[in-house]
Amino acid sequence: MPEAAAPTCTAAPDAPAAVWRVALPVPLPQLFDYRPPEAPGQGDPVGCRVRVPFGRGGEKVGVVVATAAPDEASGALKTVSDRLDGPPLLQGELLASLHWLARYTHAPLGEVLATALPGPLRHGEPLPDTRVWGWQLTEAGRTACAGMREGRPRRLAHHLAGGRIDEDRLDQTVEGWRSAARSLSGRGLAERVELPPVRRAAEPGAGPTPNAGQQAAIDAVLSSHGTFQPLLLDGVTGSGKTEVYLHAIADCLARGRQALVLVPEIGLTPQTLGRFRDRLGIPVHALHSGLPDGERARVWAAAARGEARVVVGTRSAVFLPLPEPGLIVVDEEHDGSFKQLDGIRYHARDFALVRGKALDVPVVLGSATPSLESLRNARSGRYVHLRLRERAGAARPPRVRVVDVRKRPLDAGLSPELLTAIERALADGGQVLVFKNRRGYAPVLLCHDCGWNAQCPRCSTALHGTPMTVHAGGRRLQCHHCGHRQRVPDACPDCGGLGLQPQGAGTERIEDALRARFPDTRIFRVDRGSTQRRDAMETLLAEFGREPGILVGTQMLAKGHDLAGLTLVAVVGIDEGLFSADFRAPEKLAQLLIQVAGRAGRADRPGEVLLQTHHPGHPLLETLLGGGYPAFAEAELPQREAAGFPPATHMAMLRAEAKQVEAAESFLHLAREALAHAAPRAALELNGPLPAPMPRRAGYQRMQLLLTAADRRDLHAALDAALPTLYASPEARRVRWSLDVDPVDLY
DNA sequence: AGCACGCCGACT
DNA sequence: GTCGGCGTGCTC
Repeated sequence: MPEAAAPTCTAAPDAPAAVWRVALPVPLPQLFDYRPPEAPGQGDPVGCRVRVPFGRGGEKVGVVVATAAPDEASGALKTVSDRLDGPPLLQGELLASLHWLARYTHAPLGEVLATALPGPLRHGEPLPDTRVWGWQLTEAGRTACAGMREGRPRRLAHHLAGGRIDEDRLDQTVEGWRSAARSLSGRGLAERVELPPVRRAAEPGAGPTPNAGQQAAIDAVLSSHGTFQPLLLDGVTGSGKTEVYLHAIADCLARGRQALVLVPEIGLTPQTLGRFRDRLGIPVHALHSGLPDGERARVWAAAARGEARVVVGTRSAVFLPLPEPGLIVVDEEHDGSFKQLDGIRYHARDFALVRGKALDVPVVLGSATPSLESLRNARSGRYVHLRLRERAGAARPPRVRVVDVRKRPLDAGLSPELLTAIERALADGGQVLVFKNRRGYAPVLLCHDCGWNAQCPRCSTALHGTPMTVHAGGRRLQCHHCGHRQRVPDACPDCGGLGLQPQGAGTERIEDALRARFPDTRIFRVDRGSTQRRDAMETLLAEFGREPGILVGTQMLAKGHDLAGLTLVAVVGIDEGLFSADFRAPEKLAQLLIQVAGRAGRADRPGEVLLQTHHPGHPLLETLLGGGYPAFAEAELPQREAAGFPPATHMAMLRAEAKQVEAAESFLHLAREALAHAAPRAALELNGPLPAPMPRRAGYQRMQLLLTAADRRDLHAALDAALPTLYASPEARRVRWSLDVDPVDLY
């Protein structure tokens, strides 16, 4: 990974600079020069947000990234309307790392900076107040406490009887406390008080004693404090990686430093946060996409002020300022949700490493199924490779069995053997997870008379179809790509026949079949359709509890969440993944299978995993079953190298879409020319322009050009040289285009 | 990306 | 006679 370099700053030390160079959130590869405002404010403006006139009558908020002498500026300059920050909002390491990110993604700096800031700050609002408030009983409240009427105010009063409690804590412990507090304070029984920020643990909770492997890992992390050191914590499910994080974070706190923990999108559950809070004995700030804008800005400000000592957050938390950095953890580092798929296409794990390097702190990458990228770095010695081989506590690994379903009768894709196993598990008082990575009722609607199948009118062309998925128990068709919905026709639109049949099975259809087969069993379905609401998943899993029952779900269930009652995990429909065109498909499938299998079993009895497949002899399955994920990785890495795929090579994807294919195509042709011209002979392989895997989507024609280079520097040099041509070209105006460095999805 | 200017169709 | 289609040009 290239070095993070300091931003270019040409400020004259004495004379106030005549020009401020501003990065604005516009898709243009340049800075904009302005004259300083009437009131230029105190100190260097670099890193401060400014409000500037832009275009005709418009205003924008940008960030000053350099100052310059007037002769370096171009044309007549407008004047900054307002300086919005006294001390710079972005500075030091964070600003320098964001400069690096702009160069690495070849994105305009202004857009990168805008992506790094929470909405309110991006739009120019002041850094919010981060004072911590709590509630305490008044003298009168303490006296009245005992004799209060039953109800919420009384419950709150009793909580507060032990001393004042911060609002964050009340959110977690006392339901409806806000109205209760209003009621109490109205009667003069309780009052709101400001609390001093907590920098050190009051009373850290005790955890289990680390086993030998965990202790070795903890020691390795602790001994790298104060230096940049990536550590790959490679530990099987249940081996207690979180314990290692907790010890490392506790040590980091004890040294008076901040810790940042990145988790996948679905990994930030209340249980996870609760565990961190209980064990660390200090407020833990959470940052995720579900948080209101104001709250995200508050967490950002708390981190910037050094008040937030531990932050657990998803992808965008990698942009938090860390004035007193001590440790960065990336949990489930292989998870796809660390990569942003639109706008600035950054990878939070990779950027965390860049920041760790610039901050001189260790970066712990944890996973039971590490990405091949990270494994390769561990092998080459760039990362310290820490292995946790044993399951912590008494937990035992699950038994895995492959069920060959060739020529077996299937009911909604479920074989008799599988149904029998489910029946047995339920009879034993166990819980069952049926995993199918496809939501909806059925993936395809087929006419048995003429072969017609339902395709999306907005995404399909004559040459390339996109099947519509059958939903709502077989009554509705839906396109998973553009969201288009329509009713299932009564008769085939082509032949008029009545032979329309749903083909294949999604979670909905499996649920129906299981209900018919096990009418007296509780059956819950968990997928994006059934858990749209924010905490629907929590509620549903809480209701599932520990009683016998069946969960039917997609990969949302592969990790996170407490499912300790599962005794049987049945995996159906993995065969598509065995033969995908995507070079990453085997890795994703292996990770998914290991993660799902890891859900089975609990301390008192080992779980069972059934893999139902038409290809019991497939090398991926045999390797995985024989030697687990390490064996898979061992076999897969050389294949990637031989085929010239990442991590052995480096890729970038240039995508373009337009109403007319020709526009997208001619833009990418131009790009190909420019790139070929810029790169040394044979240093860059160009594939395309080719139709995108989903060539028509929501009325747009999509094309792509894939760039592959053995040496990352060649890739970047070619892009640096070619992009100005692209920005300046009239072709670019006629398409929507984007560049994705290190793309995850090629197909 | 926004936003304006600028020339050609179906509406009061 | 106008409202409005999106082509193209610019943003310090």
